[in-house]
Amino acid sequence: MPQHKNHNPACCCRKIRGFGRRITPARHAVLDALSARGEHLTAEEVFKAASRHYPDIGLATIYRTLELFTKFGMVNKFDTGDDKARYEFADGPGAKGHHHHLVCTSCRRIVDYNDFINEETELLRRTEEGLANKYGFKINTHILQFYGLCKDCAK
Amino acid sequence: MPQHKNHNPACCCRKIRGFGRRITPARHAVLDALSARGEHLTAEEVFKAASRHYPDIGLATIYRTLELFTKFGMVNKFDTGDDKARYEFADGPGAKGHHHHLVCTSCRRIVDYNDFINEETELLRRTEEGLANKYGFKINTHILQFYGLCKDCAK
DNA sequence: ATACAATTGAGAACAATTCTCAATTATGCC
DNA sequence: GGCATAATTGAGAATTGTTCTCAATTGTAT
Ligand SMILES: [Zn+2]
Ligand SMILES: [Zn+2]
Ligand SMILES: [Zn+2]
Ligand SMILES: [Zn+2]
Repeated sequence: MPQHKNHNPACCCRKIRGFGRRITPARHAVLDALSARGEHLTAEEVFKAASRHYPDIGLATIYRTLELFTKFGMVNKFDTGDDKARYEFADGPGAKGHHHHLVCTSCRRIVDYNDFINEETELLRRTEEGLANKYGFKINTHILQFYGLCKDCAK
Repeated sequence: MPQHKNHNPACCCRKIRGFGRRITPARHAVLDALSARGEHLTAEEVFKAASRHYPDIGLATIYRTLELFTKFGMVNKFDTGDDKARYEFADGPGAKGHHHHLVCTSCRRIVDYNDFINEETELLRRTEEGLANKYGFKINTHILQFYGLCKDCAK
């Protein structure tokens, strides 16, 4: 039976149900793992975290669940240049709202920043509009990331 | 012996030599493949293109060479959400200069755009500066991409 | 409680990329 | 031009992250 550890069960469950899907312990475990720390976890890391509370969970289920939640907009999937996908909680209480990332290419530390976000958002909105018109695209998302070395890694 | 097909051999060769590396037919073939079309090729596509002029080339060499050129800043490596890396000629005659991408998530068409680039560049520069100060990062690059559906794929 | 479809875990399969290693080759020096 | 030497290569094996397959289990509507 579900444990409702860290995420808001009412909200998440309602959403899952809303898409005609079932509530299962595996899905709770994944939501808990992601919402617990608000970090940017790889599938493997979600697997380890979820296994702690629900030892029978399988890695394939982790991937399937993350894919499902991403499709529902409950989770953001992104990439930071190594070749593992990362996931973060995107929606509901505990989520961080739209933001961009600052990534250390050495230790893979990821900083969520909100500085300049208003200015950025405004420019991106205008750019999006202009590109949509000029190139006939229906634009859905964007990704903006800065790469560099964090203080520790810069020596 | 090198064929100097499409890229500027003087420029590229000087650069490779400058890093203490050797000029080889395989490296020429990769440069030719990339500079020929100015497109955003996967390793497999570079392999096919390079094989046409130099049939003995191996896929491992393609990967090694692309990695090397990326390290030298002669090539940009990036990702568009499927899980193949893409490469484009970044430097020397025929290169396109710094730009951002508009990506169709259905057919993977990639548009290089330069519209708004000045405004973008200016904001990104300021953001970079602010982030570097606030979070103690030494920032090297950024990536900005818009994702959506191109005219054809939007039906 | 029952029936049915959705979901699951385990492991096999897959695809992109990297590694290993012996054979080849570009380069600097004579 | 040859020679020596270390860099580079091709082929295939190995690795890694992710997806697929399938029989067994489980959530949900009735
Ligand atoms: Zn770091
Ligand atoms: Zn984040
Ligand atoms: Zn398209
Ligand atoms: Zn481009």
